[in-house]
Amino acid sequence: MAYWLFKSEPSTWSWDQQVAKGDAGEEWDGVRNYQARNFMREMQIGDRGFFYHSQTEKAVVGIVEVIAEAHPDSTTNDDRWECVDIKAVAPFKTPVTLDMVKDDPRLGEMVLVKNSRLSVQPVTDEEWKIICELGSVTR
DNA sequence: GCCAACGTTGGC
DNA sequence: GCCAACGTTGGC
Repeated sequence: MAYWLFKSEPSTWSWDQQVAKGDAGEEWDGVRNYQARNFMREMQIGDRGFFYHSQTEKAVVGIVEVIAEAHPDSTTNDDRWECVDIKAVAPFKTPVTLDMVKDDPRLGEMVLVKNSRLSVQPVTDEEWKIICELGSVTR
């Protein structure tokens, strides 16, 4: 199983909205970046991801699961763009802020730190474990 | 609100 | 195929 990170501005699509969708989940649409799209194409059902709030909050706030593999993005007719569906699995007891990530030398290589603009990112097993510990969530 | 970083576009 | 110009993102 692979791990990922999904980034969203809470004013556009927030963790609370994701939770409200329940097990039905929702498309992770609107991605218009090839790198991000390519990562979504690699995703498989059952993969897990962090849900990250950018801008105001700058913190990982929850865990999501991939429930549908890449398919055309329904928000555009441009067939270059695809997206997966995800559902909320568990919230973080303690949101893991960007500052916390930056302060932990073990997380210095995270894409979140190295390429903060990429909206869908891979996360290593080790990074996953550390951030879950920081956020007091069991995997 | 500003600005740096980065991706995309389009002219050549 | 290169590169300058432009737009967008996200941290501060």
